[in-house]
Amino acid sequence: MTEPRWLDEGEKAAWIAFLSATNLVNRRLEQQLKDDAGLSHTQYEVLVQLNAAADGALRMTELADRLVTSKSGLTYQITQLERAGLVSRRSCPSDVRGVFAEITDQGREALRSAAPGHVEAVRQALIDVLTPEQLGHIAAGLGEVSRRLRAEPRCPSQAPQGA
Amino acid sequence: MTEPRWLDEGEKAAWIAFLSATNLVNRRLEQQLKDDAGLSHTQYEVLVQLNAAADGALRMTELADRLVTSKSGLTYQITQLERAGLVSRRSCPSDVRGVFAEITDQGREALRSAAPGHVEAVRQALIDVLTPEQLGHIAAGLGEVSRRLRAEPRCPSQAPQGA
DNA sequence: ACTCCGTTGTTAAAATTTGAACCACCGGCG
DNA sequence: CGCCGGTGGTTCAAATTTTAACAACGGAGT
Repeated sequence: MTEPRWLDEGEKAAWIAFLSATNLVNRRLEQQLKDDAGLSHTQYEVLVQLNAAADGALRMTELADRLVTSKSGLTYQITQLERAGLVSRRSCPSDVRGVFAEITDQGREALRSAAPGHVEAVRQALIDVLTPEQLGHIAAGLGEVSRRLRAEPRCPSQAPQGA
Repeated sequence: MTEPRWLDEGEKAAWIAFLSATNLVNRRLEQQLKDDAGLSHTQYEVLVQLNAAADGALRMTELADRLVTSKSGLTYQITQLERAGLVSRRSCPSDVRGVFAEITDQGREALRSAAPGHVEAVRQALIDVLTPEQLGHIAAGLGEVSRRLRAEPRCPSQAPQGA
């Protein structure tokens, strides 16, 4: 066990900025959505995904993957949204176990109504703070980060042994 | 009420990458710390902050601000850490209401023992995925985002009227 | 058709977070 | 001194997330 590779100054700065910014942005958006639309950020994202989906519906597992949330967590949130009339459950014809979450007209309406305020908040918190170049760098960098983490569920060291 | 300024393709890509990456990274680190050190990410950060502080101690409110967490949330976590013997509470001499959270020797030891695995995970999830240039761009961009959000608790539109 | 393993979604219980309500106290002012 | 608005932490209940079972099912191999 050799000495770990600690972060140098630049790396530490990036890490701290990342931690701090993500927490602050999340907190801000959560607040804005709750105050202005009565939705949690998770719930909002559910509506976004369903609204964009082909039939306004997605399988539970697929949806959970997209939202980066646990299946049980999704079950809970879908139940809440269903109770609010924004989403409904439908069983899958080809697989008895399967369940589709489907956005309702009321759900689409809620989304339409919440979207402008949300987008504005996203701009204020993140987008409009950065230059287009910075935005591009972040999209590229964090896009790569996402891609890798999605590909590799958990591996101690998958790096190909050099040479 | 004019038509909201929706996100263009590039902005949307950046936003999605941001959302996705932050969720995935957080999830990964949470898991790693829990598995390898029995700490939540929040608890780990508490130890980091206290360890770095002058006397190994910080006021509750100061700590809550640094961690971007609520005061009641911190009260809970400090209680947990205290129960585990990693932190202790000490009252403030100059202000009867005040409470210091102070890291114990055992806490420092726990941190020392958890740090290498954590740093390695941070590298795998974020740092080593990016080039030094990308890291620099992210540090600059997200640093600015943090700075602004910390400065402006909540303002509909604080932008100075042009001219 | 039957067995076995992996999947799908839900459930239950525990852990954590949130938000409001609270108490006690600080500090400035009359 | 005594009052007042604001601060620092905690407490409580409600909401949400996590984790580990669970029950039922799909699908491939035999």
